[in-house]
Order: sequence, then C-alpha cells, then structure tokens
Amino acid sequence: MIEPYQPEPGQEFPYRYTARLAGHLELGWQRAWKDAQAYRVANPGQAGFDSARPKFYCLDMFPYPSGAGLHVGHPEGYTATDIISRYKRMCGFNVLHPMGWDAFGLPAEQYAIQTGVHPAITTRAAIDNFRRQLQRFGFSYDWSREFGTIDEAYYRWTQWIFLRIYSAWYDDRAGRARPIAELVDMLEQGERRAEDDAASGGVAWKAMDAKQKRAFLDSKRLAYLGEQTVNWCPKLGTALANEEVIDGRSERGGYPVFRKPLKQWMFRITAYAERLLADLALVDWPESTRTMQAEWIGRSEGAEIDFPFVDGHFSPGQGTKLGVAGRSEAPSHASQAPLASLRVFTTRPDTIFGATFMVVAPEHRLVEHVLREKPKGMTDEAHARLREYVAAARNRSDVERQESKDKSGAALGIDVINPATGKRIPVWTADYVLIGYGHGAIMAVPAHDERDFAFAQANGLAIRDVVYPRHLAAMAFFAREAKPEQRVAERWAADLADFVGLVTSDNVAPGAFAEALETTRARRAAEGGGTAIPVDLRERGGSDATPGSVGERRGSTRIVWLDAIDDMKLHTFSDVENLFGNGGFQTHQGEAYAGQGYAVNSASAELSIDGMATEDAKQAVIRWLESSGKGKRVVNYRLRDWLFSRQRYWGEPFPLVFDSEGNHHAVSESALPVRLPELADYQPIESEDPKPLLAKATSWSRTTAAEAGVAPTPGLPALAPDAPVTRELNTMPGWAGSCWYYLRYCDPENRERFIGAEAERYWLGERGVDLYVGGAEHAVLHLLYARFWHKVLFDLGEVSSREPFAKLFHQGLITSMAFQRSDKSLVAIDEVDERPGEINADGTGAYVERATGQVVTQVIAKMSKSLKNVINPDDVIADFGADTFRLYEMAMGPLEASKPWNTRDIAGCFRFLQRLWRNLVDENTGLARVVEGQADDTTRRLLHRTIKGVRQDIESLGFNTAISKLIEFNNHLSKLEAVPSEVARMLIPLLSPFVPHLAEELWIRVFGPGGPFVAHMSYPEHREDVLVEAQIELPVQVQGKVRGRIVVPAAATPADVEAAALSDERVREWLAGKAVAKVIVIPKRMVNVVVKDA
RNA sequence: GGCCCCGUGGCGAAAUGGCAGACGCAGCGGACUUAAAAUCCGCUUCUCGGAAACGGGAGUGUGGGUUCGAGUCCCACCGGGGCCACCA
Repeated sequence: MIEPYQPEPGQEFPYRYTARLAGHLELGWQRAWKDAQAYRVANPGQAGFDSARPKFYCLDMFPYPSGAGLHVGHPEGYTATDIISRYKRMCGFNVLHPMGWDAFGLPAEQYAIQTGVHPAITTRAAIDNFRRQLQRFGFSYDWSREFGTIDEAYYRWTQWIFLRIYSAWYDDRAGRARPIAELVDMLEQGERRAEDDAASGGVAWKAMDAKQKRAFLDSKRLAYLGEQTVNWCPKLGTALANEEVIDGRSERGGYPVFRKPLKQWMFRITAYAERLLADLALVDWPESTRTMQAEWIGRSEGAEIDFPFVDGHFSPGQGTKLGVAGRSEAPSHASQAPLASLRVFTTRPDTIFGATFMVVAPEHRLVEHVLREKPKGMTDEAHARLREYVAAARNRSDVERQESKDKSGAALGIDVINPATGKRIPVWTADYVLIGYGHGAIMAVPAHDERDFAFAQANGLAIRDVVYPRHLAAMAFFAREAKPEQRVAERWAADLADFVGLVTSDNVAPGAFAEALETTRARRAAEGGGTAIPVDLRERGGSDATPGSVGERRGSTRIVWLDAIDDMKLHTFSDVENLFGNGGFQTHQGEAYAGQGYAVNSASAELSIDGMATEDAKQAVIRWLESSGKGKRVVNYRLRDWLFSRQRYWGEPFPLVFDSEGNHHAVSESALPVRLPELADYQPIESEDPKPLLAKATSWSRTTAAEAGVAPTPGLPALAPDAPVTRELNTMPGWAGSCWYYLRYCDPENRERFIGAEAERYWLGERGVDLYVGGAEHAVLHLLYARFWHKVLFDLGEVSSREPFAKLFHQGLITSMAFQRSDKSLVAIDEVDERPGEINADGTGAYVERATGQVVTQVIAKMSKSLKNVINPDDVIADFGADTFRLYEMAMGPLEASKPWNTRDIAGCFRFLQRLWRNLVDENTGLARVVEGQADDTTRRLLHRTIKGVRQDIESLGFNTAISKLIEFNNHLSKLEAVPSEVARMLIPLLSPFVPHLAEELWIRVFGPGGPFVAHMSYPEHREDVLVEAQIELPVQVQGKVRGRIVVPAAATPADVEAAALSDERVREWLAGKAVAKVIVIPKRMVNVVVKDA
C-alpha cells in the first residue's frame, strides 16, 4: 500500500500539487503497478490470456545503454508509445509494449580499452541505470519481457538465425530463399543443373568432387565468405558495411575509411533488392524514409555491354588478391576466367556512338593484369605512370577521394572496339569509377556525361556529340512553327534567329533532327492532337491548363498556344525562359549535355538510331545488343551486399569453424550459443593486415569438430570428430541483435525456438508490429537490415508477415537553445545574462554575453556539453515530476517535428496540472471538491467534444493538440463552482494515458480507493447526440470577407441560410447598390455572397 | 550538385480549401496582499479612426496562378533544415 502523503508543516496549501507531492504519488503508483503487475500481458495459451481482445503491438526502438544515461530525446518517443499503449489497453486491446537493450557495440568496447573494465560490467551498469530512469517515467512496459542482446539466452538465437541464413540460398526461379538442402536434393535429382550456373565453372554436379561441390554450395549461400574491396577503418581496426560509412568516414567515431581487398562474411542482401524496394508499398512509413530506402537500393534500368579487346584475350593469372566486386556473385571461378572483352553497365545505351574511351576502377582486375604484364606498345614511361597512379589511388582515403573530385587517371595501354562504331578506343583507369557499382567499368561518353567530359578535357580525349538537346529542339520548333516575328517577344527574336542558323549548321545533323520532329508531330496527330502547351511570351506569369486559340486573351494575360513536341514539360513562361538560360540559350558546346534529346551522329551499317528520341533510341540499341550478342538489358542496383563481420570483440561470435583445409562449417543448433570468450585485454591489434581480436583467445578458438559440435553439410562428407578446427574469429556487427529483437519480445522465455509459432502468429500476424516509433537516423541502417532478416525468415517459413513493421513513425529531434555572437560563433548558456527591460524595437538586446557585454541572439542548437545546454531528465523530474515531463514533451509540438527545449515552457504544463488538481482536490485538506451530480449542458457538450477530439488526436499521434483540448476543457471547469461527478468520472480516465500517476491519484481521492486502476478502465467514448446544437452561428462573407454573422437552426436548409444571410443588416449594408451574382452556402460552415462585377 | 521537407505574432505552435493566430510561454493591466511570491480576472498580429463601444485597412518568406473563397492547391524565386552525393 502507498504511504499517505505527509504535507510539510507550516505550508499555506499543504495539498497543492507541487513537485514534492507529484514525486511522492508517482513513486507510490509505480510501486502499486509493479506489485500488481498491472502491465503484464499474457501470450496465447498462458494463464490470463483473453482471446476475445484484439492485439496491438506497440514498439520502441530499444536504446543502446550508454554510460551517460538517458537524454531528453529518449522519453519523447517512449512517452508517445506509452500514451498509445495505454490508450489501446483502455480501448480493450491486448497490448504488447516491451523494452530491452541493444547492448553489443563499439562504445562499450572503446571504453573497455581505456579502462580495462570488461564491457559486460560497464554495460550491465548502464542497463541498470537506464532501467531505473525509464521506470521513473511510469512507462507501461511489460518488464517481464525485458532482455538484452548480450544475454546468452538471446544471442544463441541470433546465432541460430545466422545459421538459417547461412544454410539458405536464393532461388531466382522461385523468387525466394530456400534451405540449401533443397538445392542439394534438386541437384542430386537432376531437377537443377549446376553447369547452367556460372559459379560451377560449367561442371555438372555429378562430375564434381567433394571440394568442387563444397565450393559450389558455398558460392550459393545467403551468407558467404567474399573477397572483395571493402571499407576498412584502421582506427577502429575493423571493416565496415557500406551503410556505416558516411562521407568517407566511419559512422561511429568519424574516422577515415580506406578501400581494401579483404575476405569477409557477406549477406546476399542484393538478392532481395527488388523485394525490399517493391514491398515499401506495403508499409505505412514516412514518405521520406521510404524514399531514402528506395534511393539506397538505387534501382536503375539500362544495359550491359561488352567491348571486345583489340588484342584478344587477357588472362588475369593466379595470385591476385583483387577480385571483381561482382555484386551477389561470390568471386570464384568467374574472377579467374580469361577476359575477352570489357563489360560495362550503362543507363544510356543510346549514347554508345559517343563512347570515345573506357574507364575502369583502379581496383579492377584488368588494372592488376596490366601492371603485371606491360601491354605491347605501351611505353615504359606510361607503365610507370600507371603504376604510380594506382598506388596513389589506393592510398587515398574515401574522404580524400571525395574532397578532390579532380579527374586524374592513367591510360592502360589497351584498346577495345566500340561495338557500335567499330572504332578502336583506349581504356583508362580513374578512381571516379567505383569498383563496387556495376562492373567497375564504364563506357565514357564525354559529350553527354559531366564526369566523362571533365576527364576527357583533362586528358585530351575525343568528344563526340550524339544527342541533340531537347531544349534546342524545342526552340527550333518555336522558330519554325510559331513565327517569332509575330508572336515571340522581341527580346527573344535575335536568339531565335541565331538558333535557326545553328540547326542548319553541320554539327547537329539538321536532316535527322527535322525528321525527328516530323515523326513526333505525325505520331501526335495520329494519337488525336496531343497536348497543347500554353506559353505567355509577353508577360510574366502566363499559365493555363486548358487549350485555347492562338493569341487568346485571358484576363490580363496574353496566351500564345502552340502544339507541343513530345513531353517538353513547358508550362509557364519561366520554363521557356529557362530553355534559353540567362544570356541567350545554351548549346552543348563547352559542357556536357546529359539530358534527353534526339540521337544524331549515330548510324553504322548495322545500326542506325539517328533522329530517335532518347527513350526510343535506348530501346533500339538494347534490341540490337541482344540480337547481336554484344550485350543485354539489365537492371542494376546501387545496394551492395552487406558486410557482416567485424574484427572487434564486443559482439556475437559466429557459430562457424574452419577445418584444416580452410573450409567453413556450421556449428550445430545443439551446440549454441557459441559463447564469447573472456579476453585479457581489449586493445585492438593494430595492423594493416587486420586480425580479429578473438585471435587472442587461442584456447577458445582451437578445438575439435566434436567439441565445437560441427554440423554436417548436406550432400558432403562429415568431418571426423577429432578433426582439428578453428573457430571463426570475427564477430557480428552491432546491427545483428537489433535485426530480430521485436520477434523475441513476443516470446522471450522460449527455450525451444527463437519465437513460438503461436506467439508469432498472434503478435505479428500478417502485418507485423502495429506501431514502431524511433529516430530517423535508422532510416536505412537498422530498418533495412531488419527488413532483410525478416524476409529471409519469411521465405524459410519462420514468420508469417512479409514486412516486420506495419507502421513506422519518427519522433523529431529535441534541440536546445544557445546564444550567437554577431560573428555567428556560439556562446554557452551559462555565459549569458538576460536583460528583459532592454529589448530593442527589433527584438535584440535581451541577451548579453557576461564577459564582453556584447549583445547576443538566442538561436536553436543541438544539445552539447560545450554549450552547457544538455538537459538531464532526472533533474527535470525532480523539479516538476514525471507527469509534467511527459506532458511537456508531448505538448511541445508535433511529434515528428524537431523542437527546441525551453525550460520556461514546462511551467505551463505544470500549472495546467496544478489547476486540474485544484479543480478536483481541495488544496488545504486534500479532500475531493467534486459534487455528486450531472453536468450542465454546456459543460457536458464540451466534455464530449473534448473526448471526441482527444481520441482522434491520439489515433493520429497528434498529442500536442490533444493536450490543448484537455487544457481548454480544464479552463472551462475552473469557471464552475464545483466539478460534477459525471465529469470527473470521464475526465480522469481521459487524462490517464498522458498523466497516468496523477489520474490514479485523482480517482482515489474523488471516488475512493479499492477499485481497479484507472489504467485498466475503459477509455471514455463521446455521445454524438450530446454534441448536437440547436442553433449555430455562421459567418457571412461578401466577396470573401467576413461582414456579418447569422444564427440559424442547425437543420436549416441552404435556401434558409441564404435568405437569413441576405437579410442580415450588416450584410445588407455591404450589399447596398450592388447586384448579387450568386450565394455560396457551405452547410454548417459559412456563407459567401458574390457580387457582380462593377 | 541532386532529391525531399519546412517558412504563420516577441517565442513554442493551432487551423478536413471556408471566421488565421486555438493552447502554452513571455509581456502588459487589474484583483487579493503591509509587501512580494503564489493564485485569480482581463488584454496582447500590425496599422488607421475613435475617449470608449466599435469600425476600416493590411497580414501566414517573395512574385505570380487556380478558385466564390488559398496559410492550405499549382509555378517560379528567396531563406532554413534533412538525406544522398563521381552510382555511369
């Protein structure tokens, strides 16, 4: 039981709602909820489970428990989900609202390096502190489901899921992942032919020896050991995933990242690229996040084209460490095969006639080959230059690469044949071509690509125009069709005259162009006229969407109508103006033209696309490539396979071992978890040739097949029990644990499975988590990775939803105040004095820097230690209590908006709760001030309107407006002599999701103890009939301005309302001497009287 | 550089295309008080007229457009923020 509150002696209002009283009652109710397990929710099949209730799974992004404790950003999202959870619970849902700890990761390990304290110890301490802080907020988590990703009982299942992914392959025909055992079966049965697969090197399954079979299967796995160029961070001593590199620096710590060929565990996430993209349509997520993911996946359509070498084949030979970063292809036989041609990806196959040279990435294996064997005809000097360039490029960090986008490079001394023109073109290498995208090689079309243009200029390479720009085509059309001397403003006439000259000059193939125009116009005519484009060439601002006649006048705007050529997107004067640029129109002379247009200079004996529009030209080239075997249509993705291994300590060990021949083997399920061994020290092994930290744990890593519990690979001979094996020494990245924690909450105690099937079906269902709230900083990283794991688990039949998170919401960043000097430098808040009396007319002068007396202005800044503007939640709770804290963070503004913390504003929320308390409780005696009885009609109507509005606002996560409505209602109550019990009975539960402690306390003070928790009551529902008003007041506008008000029966017909409006005295004054053109009546809204033009 | 989002009082912010500024902070005036704090009541976009009641005009970054009616929809520009950034 709660100890009764003991007021401090001598206080004027001993039972006023003060921070002390709030703190007392909050701790009391938290204890009462805990003792009663008020927020525990049962699973299907467990005692207390109510199958009649619908479910609601409301999830927070679990925190990384840092030593610094909670900051004010955490409770923002957590309060929002708590309000929703409490609301849904009171609406009769079984609510799953859990909390846990994302506890593996770099910061704890970095701290351990400094202090020598084991990360487990510091992490456990941080978790205890976080838990204490969160519980102080009164969040309604089911703490019985709490776990950390570092718990062995948890990470054994993280390892288990890894093994499921490792033991699966992606069946392109079926479009889903399947167990690799099924692949083996199909190969054995002859349902699939290994020799059809590039990874087999053309060898049939039956013809393979055990080693070949193993290599083939390993190359098909969804988790594979890939040797490729990765992001290597020497400072952190680990490789990083693509997503963890931001602006060439590590996401954690901001250290420079280099590219390095390394053998690492990769996840074949690229196999899911299309589904990860398409299924974004299934989820209710912020548009910005869906866009970010879509852009990260980066789908582009184009063609793969082979450019044959002039001097025949190149064999890369043995011993190279440089693999081609083939996406989704494990480098195996493929990278060793001789090269007959240079393969590129392009999104602009229509520009192939303009490809005047090739560029490959410095990491491309062709470069390695040339460095080893100088091509015929290449001078020693050129060879040395190449060697120098490649060495320099390798030593450049990604930051350096990005800082100078200079177009340096070196020739390889090799030529290829442009298959379209049949001409020899040289191959160069330059680091503006990225090894990780496409094939790490491009056909360079300098006339129509800015980067290629810059490179060609810097290195004196040929430039050939093959696209006639669309805007010039448009101008030609105007010149010919629109009779400029009549219809075009004078300032354009000279430009157009020049332009007409240009189209007839030799360099732009006028015949082909004219033909293209004719084709387009003929097609448009055949399609029934086409789109007319209105252009106002005389006055600014002309715009209209409906066709009219030439030279029509509409209002003050003169419109000139012209038939359009295809898809020019000219809608306004400004669009046309932009075509010309500012000082006359631009041509593609002097810069690359990367836009669309019409093909020119693009004909050979085999293929001619002259005059075709870009889209048509692309298709024509692809058709020709495919029919002649020189290339094919492909879809390419920016997304790369996910680098999953880290050379660090504080992470999940891989459940894998290597035999003496270097083959990897899975650890069987029964041998899980593979425990993280103790280490004597956590100092990274600094080296250019990276070694994982676990290499220090030699007695752990060296073991036997039997001891490690090695599982046999389907279709292959098992290892002997006493065979010596070495454990995988890498650990999993911090993302591993967060990829599936939302699943474990559903069934955290399960020892048999990672999640019980029944619990999974009940809590996740077909749409997954109902509401997921967390920061936008995870828009690609965690949210993409978790989707990938979920989809694999879905394919393997382990979960029933395609997507893990049905609805996602990002809470905004909470910022803080700081002060800015006139030179824009920032001043810490404790170095500034406020002078309220000295405000200037322009609002400045209120704040002065103490040291200098300089006037400073208040600005919004991120919270940072140096600005002394970090807010500690513990302090705020001590000053105002948790309910006020919760209320303030929700009242600050829209949940999704970034908002500045303003300590002064908290008092407003605190005063609201004080007034609320005072309306229901006598401040002197602590006894209820509520009178038994009914409310008056006005109060009742307001109550029900408030209930309706608050419910709607909660549903749409509009907590700030919900709180405003509650304040308004409370302000109304303040005017009453006493609050009727009818009101209190509904108001208190209505408040409960926002200020749960206060609601409980008010209830027992008003209605007495002994009943259920308010948190378990039904959420109030409004009655529509109460809201109906007999009379309503409507504003009456004349010409859109409010000129009067009328009171009419709510049921009045529009005709009645019109009559009332026109007979209103004020309205009649405004209408005096004017003829009414029409009257617009919007029922229950307003009336607008439109007067005829004078 | 590309894409996206946002510009409303002194401040945080409200407003299904329909009375702009709800609610809160700060400020001003009043009540209570010996006084202050606390509390309560009132005022508070700018501007013009008026002693006042009240009335007129302007007003949601700027310029245009659509509409009976625009903070809201469309176009362009300016400013701020976010994401991506040599992705062929």
